[in-house]
Amino acid sequence: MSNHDRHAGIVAPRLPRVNCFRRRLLACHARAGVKRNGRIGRKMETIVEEILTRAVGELKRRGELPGDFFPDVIIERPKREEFGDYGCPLPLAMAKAAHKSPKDCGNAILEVVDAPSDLFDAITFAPPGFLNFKVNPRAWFMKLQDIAADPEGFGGSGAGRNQRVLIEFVSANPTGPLHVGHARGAVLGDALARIMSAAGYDVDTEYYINDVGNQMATLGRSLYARGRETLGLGHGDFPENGYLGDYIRELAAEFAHGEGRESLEKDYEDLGPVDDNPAVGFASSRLLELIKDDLNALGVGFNQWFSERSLHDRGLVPLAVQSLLDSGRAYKDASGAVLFRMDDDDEDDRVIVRGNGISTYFASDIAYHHEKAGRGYARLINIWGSDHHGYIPRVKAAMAAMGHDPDMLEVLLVQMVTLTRGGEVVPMGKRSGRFVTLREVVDEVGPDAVRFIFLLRKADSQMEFDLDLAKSQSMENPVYYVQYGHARVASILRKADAAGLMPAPWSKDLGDVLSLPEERNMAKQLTRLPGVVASSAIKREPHHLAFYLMDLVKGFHSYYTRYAHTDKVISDDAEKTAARLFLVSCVKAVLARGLGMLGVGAPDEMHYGGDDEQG
RNA sequence: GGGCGAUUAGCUCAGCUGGAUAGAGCGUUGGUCUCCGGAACCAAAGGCCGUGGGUUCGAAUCCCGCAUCGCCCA
Repeated sequence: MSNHDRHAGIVAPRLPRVNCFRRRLLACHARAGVKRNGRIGRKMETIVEEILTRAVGELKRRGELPGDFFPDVIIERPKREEFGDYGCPLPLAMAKAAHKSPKDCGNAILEVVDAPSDLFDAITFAPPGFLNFKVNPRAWFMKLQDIAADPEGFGGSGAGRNQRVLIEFVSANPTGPLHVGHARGAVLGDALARIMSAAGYDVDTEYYINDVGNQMATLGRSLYARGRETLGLGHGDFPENGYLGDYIRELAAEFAHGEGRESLEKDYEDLGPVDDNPAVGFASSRLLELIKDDLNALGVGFNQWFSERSLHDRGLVPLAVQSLLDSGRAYKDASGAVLFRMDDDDEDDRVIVRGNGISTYFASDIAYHHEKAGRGYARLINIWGSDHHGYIPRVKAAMAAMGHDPDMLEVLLVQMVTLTRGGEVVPMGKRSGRFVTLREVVDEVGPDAVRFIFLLRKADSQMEFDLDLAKSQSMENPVYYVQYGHARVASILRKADAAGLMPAPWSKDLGDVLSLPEERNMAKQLTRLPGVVASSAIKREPHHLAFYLMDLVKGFHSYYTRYAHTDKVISDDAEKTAARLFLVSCVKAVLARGLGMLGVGAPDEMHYGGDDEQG
């Protein structure tokens, strides 16, 4: 399976026919300068902002406000429903400048404010100093036209302005299987790629393979030693820091009974240099395959795999070192080692080439980041485990030294996952060989659940992952709640279809037919998707999307149950039935879109059963 | 010793470019099924937002100290 497939549903429709609405929307954003504030895609907010900005201008013209007063017009969604749909603490912000109480400020704005009455039902002042906007419910239904026009592309936006971005993640050394910690980074990177693609970034994903150096040598020796044990050729060859896991034994057995037999009968020293050593080559390529399989099981793919060795083969590492020496950013010390000069007093200079002439991983990283920057990306996003955070200043300094803007490199840190089983912490350690693999977790819990659990949390926060809880109480797993909503709508649509009923096409009068508060609320929620996606992309925080989906589906479940006896979607009222079928099909489309951006499946049917049916 | 991050309901976590009565899920308690899929819904209980100061009209949010935990570096 090609690694390009993953983006197929996202990248392909990246340039859909731009409809009139979107063009206006973009123009609107450009005018309001919302790119700066990260509010792209939220048209209503923009309108409110403009209305208030105009009102401030009018007050200045009348001399009620000083001309040099430029407040931040912050539009927020009030926590309490009765306050309306949008709120702004502008009166609080301008009270001082106007030498008036917030209440008088609010009233002054209300006097001059000019808002289209087809969009807003009411604008009111509320203490201590808020202006609240109540949107005409019909306006939400108007906006559902976007979903109807492009159900599979809805949620996208131009927020990313086609900026080329490279997201590099996982990049685990091919010295063993991936563990749960890698899973978190993998899920984050993959979801971020999907979300940013939808939000109008031009995204590539890349896995950097550390296939050079000491770790490779140790890996080869470990395999060699285990292989000889398998063949009864000898013991005691196992390297001091060798890889202890059972996977090495399994690989070694395979090697010993296959292509490796002859090699194992030789002395290790006769197998050749690390770069050309059959034991190293076998182990690393098999482990890389294993890693790809595991990622695949989690639904994670990359469209680029970048080998560290290829940097060396192309001579890019010595080239980078020389360039740093030439520019004076690196120097040779007495032992002949080359050190990278850190300007920061708190940071020691770092060795990039040892006295024996062998370059360090840092040298490779310098060359690698230089190479990446040279590929024309506007942003390089790296996802690292938080234990590497101390590495950030070094790499940024190296970027700057190589002539790049260090700010083009964004490092997202993923906190460690503490794995527990029945409340007990599972000890982890790669070298010790005792760790729970990514594969194990995926097999136990399922890829959708693993992904959603990770994506419900901000990446940079420590989290606990209880395996027993995740699998044995999978009924309580939030992912099923969202998926169930999708399946539920699918079921309604199936039933309707069997009865020959079709969803209504979009029309501007839907808001007149659908007047239940839950229906209006759903329509409102549905229109939020593009804004949520854009803001998740800009903040690089997919969890906002996961929370949004939980919110949306909750509204649907609530609606469904509340009216199960009185106002069902499918009823004798043909007009309402058609309109409601349209509305729930929009719910389905948005759920599918949102889940798709998280890399989580949106099934039309749920598979009942599992662990919970026993007994 | 230096640095980074964290500390919010019983548990797991949102909220943090300062704003209205601090939210969700799970768990707990009590309700709702002749239902388009009950993996659902409704309601209730549950908080000194670690702690002490500061900034101001206003602080979970910003600043400083302290405590505890995790990680990195020496």
